[in-house]
Amino acid sequence: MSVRNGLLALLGSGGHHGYELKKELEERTGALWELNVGQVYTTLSRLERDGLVVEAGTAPAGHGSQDQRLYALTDAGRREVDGWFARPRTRPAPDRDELVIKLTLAASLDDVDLDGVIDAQQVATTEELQRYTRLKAAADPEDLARLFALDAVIAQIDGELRWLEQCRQRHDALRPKRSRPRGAEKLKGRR
Amino acid sequence: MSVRNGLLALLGSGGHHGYELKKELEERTGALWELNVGQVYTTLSRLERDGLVVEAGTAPAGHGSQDQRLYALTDAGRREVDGWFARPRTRPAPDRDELVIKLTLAASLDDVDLDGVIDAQQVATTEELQRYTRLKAAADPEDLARLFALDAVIAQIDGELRWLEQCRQRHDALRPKRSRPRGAEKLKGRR
DNA sequence: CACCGCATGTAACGTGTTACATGATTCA
DNA sequence: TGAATCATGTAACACGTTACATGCGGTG
Repeated sequence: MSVRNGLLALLGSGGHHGYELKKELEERTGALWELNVGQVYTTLSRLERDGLVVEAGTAPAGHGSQDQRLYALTDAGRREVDGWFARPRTRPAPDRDELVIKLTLAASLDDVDLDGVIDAQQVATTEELQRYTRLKAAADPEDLARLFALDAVIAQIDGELRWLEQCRQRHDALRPKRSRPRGAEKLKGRR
Repeated sequence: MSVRNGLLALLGSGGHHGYELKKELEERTGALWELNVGQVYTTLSRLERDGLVVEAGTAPAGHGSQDQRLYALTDAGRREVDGWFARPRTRPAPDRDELVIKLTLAASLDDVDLDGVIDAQQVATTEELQRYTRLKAAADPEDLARLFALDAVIAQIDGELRWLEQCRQRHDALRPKRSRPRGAEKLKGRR
């Protein structure tokens, strides 16, 4: 839904063509991910099919190749965009988050080493945090979109780390006392 | 990928049939979402097609209806499960998060009221936080899966709230000074 | 000449999701 | 009798994603 809504929102401000939409969407959302151009065209045709968008003439390409095919919002499309911005995003169902599924299953299956899974994930997540923190430090302080996006990723990662720690503690707390390894760090780290 | 991997993980511990897998997956991941049974069967057939799972006989149904069709992991399936638990979940590409896209676009489009969007989202997100906090308070303290899952949702929501606040502040900071409403609190809080 | 950027699109496939159809048993 | 539970499955579609094909014009 995200790409779809993003394109609709961009089309809200004047005529655009596919190739441009790709660039705009990437830049205006912080340039953290690359959008496959093909998807723009597929999505545009789906939007057209659904009556949210119409072709509104063509324009000669600036310096090369084919004419640009311009698209514009229909009334229904305009309503859709307005609604999207007006309505808050409600967590549809507590996300079928892959990590949550993985950890909860690891906790409930006998033959899976929950501590190992948590360890591995903490290492990986910590690395990600560092990566994005560096990106944020290097970001143009005027580029609001990029800062928003990086803040979001960092907040998510941060939450993930706190959650992982919480899981470890809950798990420790429920572990039968006789096998609680107090200071037995030597046993950890295999997998 | 989540349902697929979840089913594989469950199949790692002995024979199961479709209907049971649905129940197990829901319960063992905290029962926060409901899985459409149909999806279990579709996914199972896809897993079979991919050689990760085979049918391993049938069993008479406990008290009703058709025989249960039991499924088991193949060697390849076993490898897949092990790999899934061993490999940390790497953030594929900084999520095409709908909310991030919405806010960054709202920030870059002239005819969208960024403050309004943030306001609305903060209200909605705060309500969600309360909802899940209540659920957590009511949860069985023995039900590790449910606690894990609820902690995760709450951590995500928490991060979202902090992020929203950050966005508001960044936006305020960049707003041209003449229109910065200083102490004009009376204007806030509507909607 | 080869490559890159601009520009359009199609084909094919993946997972997720809903709606629907079927049928037997148990229980109120 | 009717409803709920157990049990299996199909059809159809949504969106996202990649890989591929095509073609022009400018640059090194």
